[in-house]
Amino acid sequence: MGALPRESTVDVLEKRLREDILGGRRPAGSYLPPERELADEFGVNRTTLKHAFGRLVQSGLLETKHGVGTRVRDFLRHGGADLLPMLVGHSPDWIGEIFEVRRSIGELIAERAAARATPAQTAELRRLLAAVGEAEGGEGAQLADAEVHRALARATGNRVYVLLTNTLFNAYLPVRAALAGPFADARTAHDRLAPVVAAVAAHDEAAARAAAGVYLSTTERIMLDDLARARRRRDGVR
Amino acid sequence: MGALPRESTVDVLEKRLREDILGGRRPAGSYLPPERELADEFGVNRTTLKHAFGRLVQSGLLETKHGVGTRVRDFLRHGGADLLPMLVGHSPDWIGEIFEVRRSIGELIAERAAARATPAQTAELRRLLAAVGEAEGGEGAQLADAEVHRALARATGNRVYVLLTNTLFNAYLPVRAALAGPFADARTAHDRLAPVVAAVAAHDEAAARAAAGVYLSTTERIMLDDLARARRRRDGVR
DNA sequence: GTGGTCCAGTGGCTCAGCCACTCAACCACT
DNA sequence: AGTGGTTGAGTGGCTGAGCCACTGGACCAC
Repeated sequence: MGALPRESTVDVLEKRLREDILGGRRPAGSYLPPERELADEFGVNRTTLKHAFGRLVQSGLLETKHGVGTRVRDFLRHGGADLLPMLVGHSPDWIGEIFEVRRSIGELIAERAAARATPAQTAELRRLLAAVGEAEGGEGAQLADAEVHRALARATGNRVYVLLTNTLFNAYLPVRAALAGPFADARTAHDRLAPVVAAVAAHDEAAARAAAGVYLSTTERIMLDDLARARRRRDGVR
Repeated sequence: MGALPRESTVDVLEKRLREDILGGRRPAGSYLPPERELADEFGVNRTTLKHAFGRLVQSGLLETKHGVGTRVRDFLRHGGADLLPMLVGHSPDWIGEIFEVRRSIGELIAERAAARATPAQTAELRRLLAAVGEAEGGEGAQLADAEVHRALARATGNRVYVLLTNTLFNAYLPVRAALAGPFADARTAHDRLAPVVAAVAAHDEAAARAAAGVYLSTTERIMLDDLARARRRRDGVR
């Protein structure tokens, strides 16, 4: 894989500010100190701080007004789904809620894909499914699995589902390694996913929805168990 | 309302670059000119350009690598649902696809809300619904309507639905004024939405899903008609 | 070939400073 | 008193110049 990107100053700064906000140490509605002052506190240049501010503004966590100041926003009120990755990293409560939505939307996507997939798309689905079974190692199977889900989203013919799928995948990113359980054995992963692809290829909407439901709840259970185990282990060490 | 925010240099720059990318003038995979050069082209400072870059990177439209350059990414591959507002502004095709997803997810939310809403939440829903009927003017009814949908999302007990609702609302923002049709008469808007709230309050999941489906497809039809009419009018003038 | 070194080109970050905007206090006039 | 204009301190927006850190290809010594 390679290409591990170092963390830049702005990355660190952004993370720090974000933690302060999500952790409630900078309550919604309150004003941050002036940029000059805050930059001094963090020991960075004002320009650098502004780059971090820019990102948080775009995320919907901050709001700056020229001549007035920078205020913390209520992210549950204004924030979009792109906040999920940082929320997952900040508090584990979110992952369960994401799973529930993933399941509902996954069923929806499978149903729509069954209704509308073109022959070329079903062929691609079969090809990508086969790649899951032949993947090397758990990480390979996990990535191959993700490709199948992307293709399913494309097969709905609705690009919004593609973007939603991206958003949900991004949400898993911070904990991806901990969620590799369902993909430990490539063959098993393949067999679990196969019914979904088969039902979509057969244009059987109800079966596709049902198969997706089974697939998602099965993998979900394994992942949540893994997370719970990891948490127990970590707490035991403490 | 007030508070019209002027467009800053960075805003303009971001918009310009985004249009170039979404319009295909900067194809995915291609490298942008070096920052120093591009800043000269636009007649802005390199720091300012970097602020615009920062936003586009966060959106998933660009990717910068230290020592190498800045490359355009394939947003359908990497972009999240937060791209929707800019996509709607760029091409009208998206709005139909968004409507379809809004309808499916809206049904889902109504069903879940019916299953899980607390007494306090149903009371709030009734209060917000009443506010729709009493709103002044189309814009007021539209905003009040949005508040009901936010409350429905909260009533699912799953905060991811809240964020998804925000994302979809944000997607409408660029064309909000053109979609005020269903809310021209506050009383009608109220009566159309009432069955959804009633079914949720009665904890009748199936009825809530059905009522939401009716509500969403009705308002959707009105909005799409309005858009088509506006387009015809505009094209007629041309 | 193989490995190491160098260097031009790129983005990351800093610095000092001016500009533009907001708001509240104040003042002048009615 | 009330109204409306002015001012100034404080804030974020933006600039220009410059150094640092990283990458990758060209080149060289072996």
